[in-house]
Amino acid sequence: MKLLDIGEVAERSGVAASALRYYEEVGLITSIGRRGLRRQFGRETLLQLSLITMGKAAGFSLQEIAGMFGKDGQPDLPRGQLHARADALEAQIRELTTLRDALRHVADCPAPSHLECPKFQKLLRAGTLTAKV
Amino acid sequence: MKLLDIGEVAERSGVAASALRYYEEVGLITSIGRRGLRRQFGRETLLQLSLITMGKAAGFSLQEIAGMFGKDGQPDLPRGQLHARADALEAQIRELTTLRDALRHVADCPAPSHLECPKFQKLLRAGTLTAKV
DNA sequence: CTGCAAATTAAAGTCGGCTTGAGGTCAAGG
DNA sequence: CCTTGACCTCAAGCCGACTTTAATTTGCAG
Repeated sequence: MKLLDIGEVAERSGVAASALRYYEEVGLITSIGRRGLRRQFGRETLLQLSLITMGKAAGFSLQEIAGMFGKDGQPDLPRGQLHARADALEAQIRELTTLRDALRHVADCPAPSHLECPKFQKLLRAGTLTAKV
Repeated sequence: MKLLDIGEVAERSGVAASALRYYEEVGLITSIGRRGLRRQFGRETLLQLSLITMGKAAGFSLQEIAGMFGKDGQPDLPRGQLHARADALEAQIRELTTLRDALRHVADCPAPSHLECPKFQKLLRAGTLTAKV
């Protein structure tokens, strides 16, 4: 298996080298060895980084991500919790969908204040509205 | 229109009073007046807060959110940019969907390392994979 | 009128997640 | 052999988004 050094990982993953060192420090990824001083990573690291990047985008902390996918690809969490997270994610996806529609609405609707536009309100109510409005 | 004071807004929106003051400070929301010292908010603030909360969940900064919905419900951004954001959001929704499926996979698949499981890899590739793996 | 809960301010503190800087080390090409 | 550029470490710094603290001020119930 060909090893990659940090610069290559950085370039291919889009994650800064300093961030990669930080991830290793906090136990999110592992380097396989060194060539001189230089860290060497396996290709699976790229896959892990995709997961990490997505996890971050979903608002999970690095710790939470570590729990979900472990540094070797094994979750540290029980099934139930993982499913719970997946469900939470699904709820969030619905919210983002609402937000996307809201955004399209404000882009297109010529009404002066969207907050008063019935269509807009209906849209928001259709999503999982966070507050008791 | 009945006004709400900050405690009520906090309770109904789930946003801490200190955060509400902060939002006002950075121009994300506006209080309509004061009763003595106390800020009074209109009901539309609750709607705005839903939007803000969703925006945050989507990973937008407060500044970006301000640009998308303005404090009075008018966007500060041109249509094009709003649509661009909506599209970005859609891409993100797809990523989160992938993540959700990945999470369900690790919860259920008994394989020792998911990173090597073909199903898992296929899953990741199906989503908009961030890195060139 | 009194007392108290709920609000106010400004300034400082916190936390996660990096980034930056200074000073050092190495391996490969010329 | 020497240089160069990519990496190294450790410590400190930074940013966004709040929270906390401390010292007031106020509205309202009794």
